[in-house]
Amino acid sequence: MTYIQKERKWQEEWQKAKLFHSDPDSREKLFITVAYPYPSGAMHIGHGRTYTVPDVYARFKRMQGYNVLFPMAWHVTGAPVIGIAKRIEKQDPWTLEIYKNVHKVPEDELNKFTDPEYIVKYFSTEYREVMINMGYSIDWRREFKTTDPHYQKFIEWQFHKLKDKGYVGKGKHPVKYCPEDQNPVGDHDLLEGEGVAINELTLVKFKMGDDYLVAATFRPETIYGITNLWLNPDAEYVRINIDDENWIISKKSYDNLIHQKLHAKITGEINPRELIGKYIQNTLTDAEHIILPASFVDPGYGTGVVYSVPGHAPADFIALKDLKKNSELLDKFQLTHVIEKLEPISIVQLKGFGEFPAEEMIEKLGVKNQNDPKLDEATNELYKLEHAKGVMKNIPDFSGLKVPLARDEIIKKLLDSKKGDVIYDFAQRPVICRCGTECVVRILEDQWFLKYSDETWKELAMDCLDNLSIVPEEVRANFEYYLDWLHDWACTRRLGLGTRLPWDKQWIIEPLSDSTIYMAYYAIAKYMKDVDAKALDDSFFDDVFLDADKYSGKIDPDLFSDIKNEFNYWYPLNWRLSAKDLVGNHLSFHIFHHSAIFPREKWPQGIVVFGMGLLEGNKMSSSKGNVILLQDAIKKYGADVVRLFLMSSAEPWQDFDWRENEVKGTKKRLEWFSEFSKRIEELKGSPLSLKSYKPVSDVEMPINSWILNQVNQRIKDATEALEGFQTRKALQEALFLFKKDIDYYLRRIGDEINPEISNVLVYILENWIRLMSPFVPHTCEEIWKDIEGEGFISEAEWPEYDEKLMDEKIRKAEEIVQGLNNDINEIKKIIGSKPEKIHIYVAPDWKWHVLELANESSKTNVGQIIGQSIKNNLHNDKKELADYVKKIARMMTKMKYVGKLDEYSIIKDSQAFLSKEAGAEVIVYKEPTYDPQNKSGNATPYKPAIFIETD
RNA sequence: GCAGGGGUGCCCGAGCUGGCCAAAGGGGACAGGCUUAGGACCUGUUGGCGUAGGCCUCCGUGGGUUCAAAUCCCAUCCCCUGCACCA
Repeated sequence: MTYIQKERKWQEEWQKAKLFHSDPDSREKLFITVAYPYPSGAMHIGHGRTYTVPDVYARFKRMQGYNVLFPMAWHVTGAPVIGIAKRIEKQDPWTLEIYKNVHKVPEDELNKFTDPEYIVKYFSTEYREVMINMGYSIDWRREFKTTDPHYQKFIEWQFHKLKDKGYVGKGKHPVKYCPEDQNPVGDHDLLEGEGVAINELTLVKFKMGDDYLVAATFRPETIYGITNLWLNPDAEYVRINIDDENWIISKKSYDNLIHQKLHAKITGEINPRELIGKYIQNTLTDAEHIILPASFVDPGYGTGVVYSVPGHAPADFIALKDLKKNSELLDKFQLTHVIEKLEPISIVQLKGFGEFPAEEMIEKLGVKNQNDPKLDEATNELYKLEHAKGVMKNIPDFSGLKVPLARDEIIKKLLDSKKGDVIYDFAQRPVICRCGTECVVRILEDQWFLKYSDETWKELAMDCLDNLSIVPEEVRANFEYYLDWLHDWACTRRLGLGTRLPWDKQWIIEPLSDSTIYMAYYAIAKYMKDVDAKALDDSFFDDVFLDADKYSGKIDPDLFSDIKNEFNYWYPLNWRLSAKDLVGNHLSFHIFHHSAIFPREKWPQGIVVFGMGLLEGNKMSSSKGNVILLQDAIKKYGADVVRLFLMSSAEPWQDFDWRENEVKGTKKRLEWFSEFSKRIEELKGSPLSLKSYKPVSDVEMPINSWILNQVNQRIKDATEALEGFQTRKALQEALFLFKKDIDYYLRRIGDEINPEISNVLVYILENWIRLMSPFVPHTCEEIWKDIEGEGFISEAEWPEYDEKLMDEKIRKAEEIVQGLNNDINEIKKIIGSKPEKIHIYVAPDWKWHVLELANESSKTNVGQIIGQSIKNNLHNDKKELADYVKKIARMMTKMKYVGKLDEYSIIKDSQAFLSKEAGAEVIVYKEPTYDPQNKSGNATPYKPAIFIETD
């Protein structure tokens, strides 16, 4: 059988035995969930890590005796698959390429992908298959998808609850929008302009006859410093009608504005050249300002109309300067006389600058003219400075106010008096949709919000966070930051799969908002196939989840009470696992919604955050084709190798890097492990069976004591690591270091085999399989069966370390042997000739006594130790004593004193080993009866002296 | 910009409640053993020097605290991630 077939066999065995069906019983429960996947593509090794971590933890806890629930479902809510289906229908080459070659969808299946429902069905089926092939211990009876009618009832209930508590509100909201698709777009829908922010601009209306010339600005407070208006004489302008007013703006800006002012209509064209030289009236000051030409005005940004504040805006200053020099243009528009009178007006006091900061900024950066690229830098710099430190001056109501404050006041004044308005625009252009269309900012009216800004709600969420375990603890600060920062979240969409907002059916609840407390739904999901969705009214959920508002529907009372008990058994959720980029939304929402809906004792108890996946050092990304599909990895290496690699190469919250070479190394390591039992059989010369094995308590041989010490230490450390989700550390202990110990042990016992050793070997194997079982369950089942273990290893007990088998002295004793071995090696290398005999001298008793003395005194005081040694008559040769004390004074800080050891016996016992390693006869002396080069004096406790005799 | 995390030997990475740290483990490279050979496996080496187990240098950079610093403090440079309506 190939390894794949073996793995399949065990997966089937587990299923047959219903090993992972978890139902309430008398054991302590453990409920762990991981973010359910959005099945819009194939599962790659990055997903593999995400789902393997909870599986390993679930298996570990199961072996510890917990009743563990690890469920799975499909998050099919949302718009992306709709976009995908459309693009497939349009035969978009990029999309087809990705789905054919990255997600490896067969041609005949791909044809059906014009139906979004089919896409999620296809991939969720595939996901389930891959998850089973990975050996995940999921209770599949609880599987559901978020568009199931039962789940939708649950979501409706949830939103009713939130609305009742006043946490749902209504308002307007600007979004990135694709006019072609007629739908809001997220960053992942963009070809260009990812991460571009939406800025709010203030519109200021300047009266000119029956029309308004409408300028857009980030800095409405500078309205008092206006000297003129700018139009681009080479751009097209139009007159539009909007709410009984006539506005003049650029034609290009109208295309954007129409998405925010839905009733605006073009009523005529305007030639900007005809406006130049005319006057408008300042909205707030009633002053008259002339309209002037400027090439820097971008007709596509804002409204294409700009008011000029040369005192505080570098662009305006330099444009005015340019114009004054441009006699040709001035003649053309007959402006020569008026322009001479235009001088900047100072209205913001800025520390470190004089009257006109704009002028200084231009000089500082050496901006040459209005088309100089450095102009942007000057503008941004001054904008930031004046915003942060500027104070208004020389103007009526606002002098002395800080700039941001004045800005808010002036915006309010403009809006209240209808002399201004608000418009949104992108911070950068262009923003282009995947369909190729340039996006705009659109205002969504009647948008529903979840009011995360609500103070009471925030406090509840913070409270919930305070009582939450977070792995790793460092991201707690992140959570605090996000919970505080989150404001109102638009929770409904026009488009996409999902649940309709129960009280306003034109809206669909947005995917991040319908996936916040669904973990509770797992508890009841397994009953839903016997229940008509229509029977699930709000009273049902109120009764099941909140023990309130008694259920009045048609479900059989016994069944109902089972459902309710089941929920109360599993909840609260012990662990929630999710990727780290979801800290700011999904995981925070998870906290918010639980704290809003459930009583305190049902609040979540722990969160684990994942890192990202790299592929040979590069970021993994399906859309860039830089992924390895999980099913391909399984085919190539087997599920256990994939699991083992994913769990051992990085801790869950760190980024892991899939490197083919290291994966191969992992494979070899696993093979070594799975063949270990055969090696033991060979050593023993008889088949292994756990049935004939006697538990180890006392052993005679020191090396056996040592390996028992090591095994128990590894068990202890691996267990502690797993408790904290440190899969990498756990595997360092349970696999790599464990193997190192075994390698050494086997070398150390040489060819010797006796009943004690063979029993110890079985002990090692038995514990090792148990430790490795959560990580490589298939391999372990296979070995477990071979050695006649009872039942499944997946159900076997997790090993517990035995304090009695652990002893520092045992370890130290072996360290002496290892140290000798290393030192002999090193000396051999230095002297460069073959040793004949190796003489080893142990430290005399008096050295132990002095060391003990030194160890007892808190600080290493050389003089004091010598004095005490003399006083206690420890040694007669004072010079030797003093030298020795100086030596150990240095040593003391570098070693741990564990008490006196019988070095002679220790070395005697390892004599054969040392001799074999060194390739020379080894002689141990209690007393230096033969010591031609006086090496014995070098002996210190834990470090016997060596004399190598050559020739 | 704001917030969070990080810079360790050829590479990845542990260590970072100060002292068994020239620094775990893996990968790679080199040497030896085994083998007909290769592979696999095992052992050793992989900062420098050294004919005796030692010494010197070293954990982004500069300074400081301390008997003692990769580990603590200050400054500085660089890198990564998130900042929303999207799963």
